[in-house]
Amino acid sequence: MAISSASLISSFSHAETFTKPLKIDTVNPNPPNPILLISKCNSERELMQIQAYAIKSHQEDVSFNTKLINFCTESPTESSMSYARHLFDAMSEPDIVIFNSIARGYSRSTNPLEVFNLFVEILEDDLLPDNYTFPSLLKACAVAKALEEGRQLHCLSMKLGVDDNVYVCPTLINMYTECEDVDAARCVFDRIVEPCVVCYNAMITGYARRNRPNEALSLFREMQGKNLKPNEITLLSVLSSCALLGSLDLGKWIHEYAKKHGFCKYVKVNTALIDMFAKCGSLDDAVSIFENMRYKDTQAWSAMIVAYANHGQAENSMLMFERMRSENVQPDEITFLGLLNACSHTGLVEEGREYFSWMVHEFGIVPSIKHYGSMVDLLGRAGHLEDAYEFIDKLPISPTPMLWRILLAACSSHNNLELAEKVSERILELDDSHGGDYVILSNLYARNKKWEAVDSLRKVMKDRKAVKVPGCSSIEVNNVVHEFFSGDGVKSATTKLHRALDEMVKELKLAGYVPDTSMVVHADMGDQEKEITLRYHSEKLAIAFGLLNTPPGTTIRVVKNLRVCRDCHSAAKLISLIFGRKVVLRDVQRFHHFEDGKCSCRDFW
DNA sequence: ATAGGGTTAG
Repeated sequence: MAISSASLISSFSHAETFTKPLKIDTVNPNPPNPILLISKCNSERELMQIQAYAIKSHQEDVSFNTKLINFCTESPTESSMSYARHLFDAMSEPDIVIFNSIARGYSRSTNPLEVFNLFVEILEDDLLPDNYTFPSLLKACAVAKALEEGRQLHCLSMKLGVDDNVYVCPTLINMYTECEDVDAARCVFDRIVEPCVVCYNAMITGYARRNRPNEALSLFREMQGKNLKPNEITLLSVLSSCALLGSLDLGKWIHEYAKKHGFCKYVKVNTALIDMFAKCGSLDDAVSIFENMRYKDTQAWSAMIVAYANHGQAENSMLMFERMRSENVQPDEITFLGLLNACSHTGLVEEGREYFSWMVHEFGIVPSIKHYGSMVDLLGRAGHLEDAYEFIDKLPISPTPMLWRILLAACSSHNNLELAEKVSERILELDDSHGGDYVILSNLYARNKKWEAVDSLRKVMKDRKAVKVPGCSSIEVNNVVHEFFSGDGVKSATTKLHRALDEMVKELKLAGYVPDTSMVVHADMGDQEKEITLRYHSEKLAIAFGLLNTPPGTTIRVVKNLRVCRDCHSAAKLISLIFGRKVVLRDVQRFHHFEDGKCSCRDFW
């Protein structure tokens, strides 16, 4: 069928911006085949020329259009997809194979959900979806986090009996986990009679990405029990689970496994190893993996930059960036996120500003909300609180509660109650369900002895049913990860661990430790009570557990789910001195290395 | 034509 050139041009939104014409040798006695020309095509304008040429030379037919559609959907842009769609609409007898090609394009485009308009049309035309239709559509739901559409597709796939197909099954699992319904994903997984490696991988990855590393690891063990061979993709997710848990022993074991089974040739596996070692507190191992890589891509460099940033070694992050540039590896948005974090963790305000401007102007990277967040942190933490406030106010996007939250944390560490109140108002306008916000403000009131304000804020918090995530610290001893929650044992401290903790605090006090009870919020508590609350903070419990259960001299590695508390930070410094132990504490945003009474963060955090 | 490393929020 013929397509008018007017409709062709209008299908490309930027058609007029292409100027360089393609040379097609039409005088040749054997004119080139339009299908072969497509593969040499570099721009949309050239594509249009080829199309016009095909029409003119009467060589356009169904197979030509199919090729053209496949070409358009290969690396989808808004206009190439709209052109593909146009070609599809013009077909007198479109089949499901061509639809699948378009659906695949949509699933990788910026507006994946648009595929559903076309999907509804083909269903009305009684075109039957097949095994290959569902993965694309489900992928679109996963990208767009469209759980409802995903569920409907799941039902439809069951009706058509393709839900247990090897291609459909993993994408169903992936769709549910990406849409944050991990339990639905698990239901799909559990219904599979004999799950293959890909299904295991989909489920393990889902758990890892949704921050459920224990379940990911338990599936990994189950898989090995069944004699299913993990592949490099399994290892990526398992390593990322080790990183989440801070489980260095298991991570080392996986490293050995990878070496033994030849998985270390994969760049991605090495990058995951760097990330795992860094997040488990062993920066040296991360560096050694990195330096032994023959080929390092953007992600590998970024992983190392982020690793140094999280360990408070901004100089090394910046050095890595220089090396990366000298080896002509292109940085991306995460590389810069790492650099900005490196600067904010060490108070390098000017350097941070420079990287930000460099990123935008030299590399054309559009700042994301995370870059803005890092800038707010950079300014706020360095004490430029008003600048940070102004920075948020002037953003081209409307600020999220998270941006204000970062500033609130900075107000808290600089004890600026006035601005903290102003910022809290901005947060609560947007989201009043986040318990942590009330706690920070109320701690500030407590520090400034405004007890009525503490009480009334606590009451508001209770009325709104805002819940604070409890502090939790974990430590791995002999391959077992032990978790401690803040306040464990406050009411009845009877175990060996609590006695050890009491002993520990006694020795700390002899060395000059004074419990900092100023931020313990309960106004009605006596000093003694406040001190006990503080003593049973999760990080102290975990460290005491480490002292008790590991040989003298061993490094104690603790992972905390929130930011480390001020009192625990000063206690940890003394512990490293008195007990002659290195303590590596990973908190929600960075590492603290305690040694000989000092911390690697130089008390800037 | 299925699963995918570095970010994920103070």
